[in-house]
Amino acid sequence: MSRSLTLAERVAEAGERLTPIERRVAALVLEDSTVLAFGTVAEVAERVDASGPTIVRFATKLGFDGYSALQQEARCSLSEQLKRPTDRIRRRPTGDVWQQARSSAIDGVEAAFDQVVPEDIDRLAEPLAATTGRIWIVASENSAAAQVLAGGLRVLRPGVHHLTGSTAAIAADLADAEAGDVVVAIDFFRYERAVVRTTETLAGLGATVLVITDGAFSPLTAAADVWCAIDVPAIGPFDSALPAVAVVEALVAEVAHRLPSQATERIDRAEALWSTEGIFHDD
Amino acid sequence: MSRSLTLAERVAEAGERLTPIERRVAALVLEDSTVLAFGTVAEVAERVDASGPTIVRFATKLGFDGYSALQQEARCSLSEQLKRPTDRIRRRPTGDVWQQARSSAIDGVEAAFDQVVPEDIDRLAEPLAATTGRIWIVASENSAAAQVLAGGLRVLRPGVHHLTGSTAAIAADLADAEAGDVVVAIDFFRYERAVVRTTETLAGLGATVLVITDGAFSPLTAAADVWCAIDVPAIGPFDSALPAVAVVEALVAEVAHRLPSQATERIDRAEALWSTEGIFHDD
DNA sequence: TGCTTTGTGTAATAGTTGCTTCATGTCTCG
DNA sequence: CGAGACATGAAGCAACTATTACACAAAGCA
Repeated sequence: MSRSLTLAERVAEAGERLTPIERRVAALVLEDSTVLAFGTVAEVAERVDASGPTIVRFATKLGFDGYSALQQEARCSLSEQLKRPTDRIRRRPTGDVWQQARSSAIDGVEAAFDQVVPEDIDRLAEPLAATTGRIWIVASENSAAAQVLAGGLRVLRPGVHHLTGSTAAIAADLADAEAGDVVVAIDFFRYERAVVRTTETLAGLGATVLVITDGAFSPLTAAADVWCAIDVPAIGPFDSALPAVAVVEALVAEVAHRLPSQATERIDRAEALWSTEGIFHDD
Repeated sequence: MSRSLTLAERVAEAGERLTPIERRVAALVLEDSTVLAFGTVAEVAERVDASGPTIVRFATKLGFDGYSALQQEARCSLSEQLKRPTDRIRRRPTGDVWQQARSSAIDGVEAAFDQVVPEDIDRLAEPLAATTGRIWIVASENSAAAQVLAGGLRVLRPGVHHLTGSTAAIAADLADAEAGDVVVAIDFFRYERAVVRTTETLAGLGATVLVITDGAFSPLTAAADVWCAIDVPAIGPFDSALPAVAVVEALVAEVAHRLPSQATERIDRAEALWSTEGIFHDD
């Protein structure tokens, strides 16, 4: 490899071999790179409540000759960082794709928060928090927003069904639907027939229909009790899921805000279950 | 006077009273402020071909107590210079749930695009575009980013496998894995054991491992050939998937950029299939 | 020429520096 | 319970630090 490793990479490489105190050192120097560039061994040691030798050992464990070598590396990378901002503008050709993706993403999210006003979120969140029936989430198969919504609501309350996969399976699920249920339909241009039909079916059963789509011409709005529209920008050749995910996350936060006790209780129980099941990497 | 003078101002103020050698010192430190921040008296002295005391006298003539005071001033101004572009990320959101969600979302996406530089995307996109083997996407069950990545890559090229669901099903899928394949692992704090294990297994089979996670301490980085870190902000009681989705969408765009002919061809064929199958709402 | 004044370097000093060695404590595993 | 591996801090050391005091040299002025 031509270029030398960055500090974060060296920390990652040392990985498991780092002791608890050394991890504190790593966390400190990754958060604030100036402490290494400017500080002495004694100063770093005091910041993490350790002794000098611990800092030196940390440096050698990262592959440096000693603290001095580590410090010089930190100073070099800091100098680089100072020079960067100017030539960051005129970058390599791939930077075009990158810059375009960056501005599309940020603009798209900002636009979404401009289009969907707090009143919209209120009207969407209210049925989701209040209903005692089931919640059906209808969207195209790989809708990231639907997944975020389903995952979030499932933690907050029971009875959340994410309709996905084959139409046959959807039909079977739908057998349980009844009036008083709430439907959240999420779909955008080239509206999928299955999403539209399922939403219409559930509307016909008397469910409250909430719709997140991309404009008044969407076939979903016809069946909607409450709907909101967000523009979908392109990132490269694809539609961006970002604005929809942003709105859905805000919606989930609002629903959680309306179900404070119930939500925290459920979260705690889920957390306890996950821990005993050993879901996570650290005990 | 509220703020202390900058170095240039102090040099100007000292003005005529500076001796010839001291002027050389002034010229050097104004041209490259890092020599003061990082260097010792002896180093600065050598750079201008003078002796130590001359440097110290220069510092006192500028109004400092000694070289140490001058150096601290240089370090402070350098720190300021470093913080400026990024400190807007750290501002604490205030206000209601909606405003908090809004600023968390936008700040999180911006921060993600600051943390993951174009070089990172290059290194991640290259194997995804170049490999002739399979692509395995490993993430927790409801990772929106993984879904976006899988959905995007599946359109661009064949052999994309999104590992999700029960561990038994994963194990069955893994039977096909071999050296030359590419793994993309996406997971964040409270790293799921299944994700870590699956990634390690695939790494052991000789696959190239790309990792998107939240820092050098992630257990995923140990097995990674290439990794990038993004911070995960909270939206309400949940972690936000937004930054990860943003990065993944940019990554997909970059891969598409590298596979122009192959990608458009596949997209056209898929489009034709969807139409004949009547997937979409309008004929 | 003498006598300051000014600019500079040399030498000495007290304090720090990073680093090594060694001893203490704290786990783990048989 | 005890043996070993391990993480950590205390003490000490050689090298270096900034700073000071002093010596020397050149220039200005009488």
